[in-house]
Amino acid sequence: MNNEIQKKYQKRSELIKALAHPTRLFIIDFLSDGEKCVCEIVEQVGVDISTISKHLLVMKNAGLVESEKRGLNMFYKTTCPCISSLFDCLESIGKKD
Amino acid sequence: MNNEIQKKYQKRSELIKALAHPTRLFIIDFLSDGEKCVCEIVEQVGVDISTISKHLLVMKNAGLVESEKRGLNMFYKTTCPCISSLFDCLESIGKKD
DNA sequence: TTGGTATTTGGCAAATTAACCAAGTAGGTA
DNA sequence: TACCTACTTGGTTAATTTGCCAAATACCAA
Repeated sequence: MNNEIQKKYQKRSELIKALAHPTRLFIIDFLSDGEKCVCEIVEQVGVDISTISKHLLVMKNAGLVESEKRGLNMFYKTTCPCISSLFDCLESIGKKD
Repeated sequence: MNNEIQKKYQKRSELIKALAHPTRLFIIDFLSDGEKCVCEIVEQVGVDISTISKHLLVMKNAGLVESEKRGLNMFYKTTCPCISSLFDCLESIGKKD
């Protein structure tokens, strides 16, 4: 793999890595019906808020979610509606077991 | 997240993790025009054959590729044609930067 | 200003992942 | 059999990821 090609797949893998965690996948699904604040996510997932905050940062850096602060709350929403169709593909692979 | 939900996203993330490496993504693309033996992949990627073999094992365990031995060679091919459309989705997210 | 709630950041320990080398296995050929 | 090629597996080390706690920051209200 030359440098150019390497860079292409590096970038692609960074995006995929940002999805590659059960909690982050859950959050993506949870955000699919509209924006949520961090505390709502924490309530659903049930881990430390600092852990959720870091997962959200990973996804934000990858461009998977966006955030907006209103008052005390930080609201997160997904950036890409195509993500759910991506999961449909993944499910179809998974079903082969 | 209850146990049931946890399990669902766990499984989904295992599949995604199996994709989440530049070398593995390259291999998936390389296999898209037909099966290849391990040495052909090694030649393209340029890392140790044992490293490639382990990447292929990861993808095989996840159900992303299948293998068949013929003579001295082990041939690998992808199991899911929908993977390339998945990448189209990912590219469209990536372009937002 | 003082205090309270929501979130992020820093730091650390445990777990996971990745790359290489060396050794083992499988199949083909002399 | 003995040897060669193709691949896999074991083992080690380095790097990355994850989760928690504690501390810092941001905003709001009394």
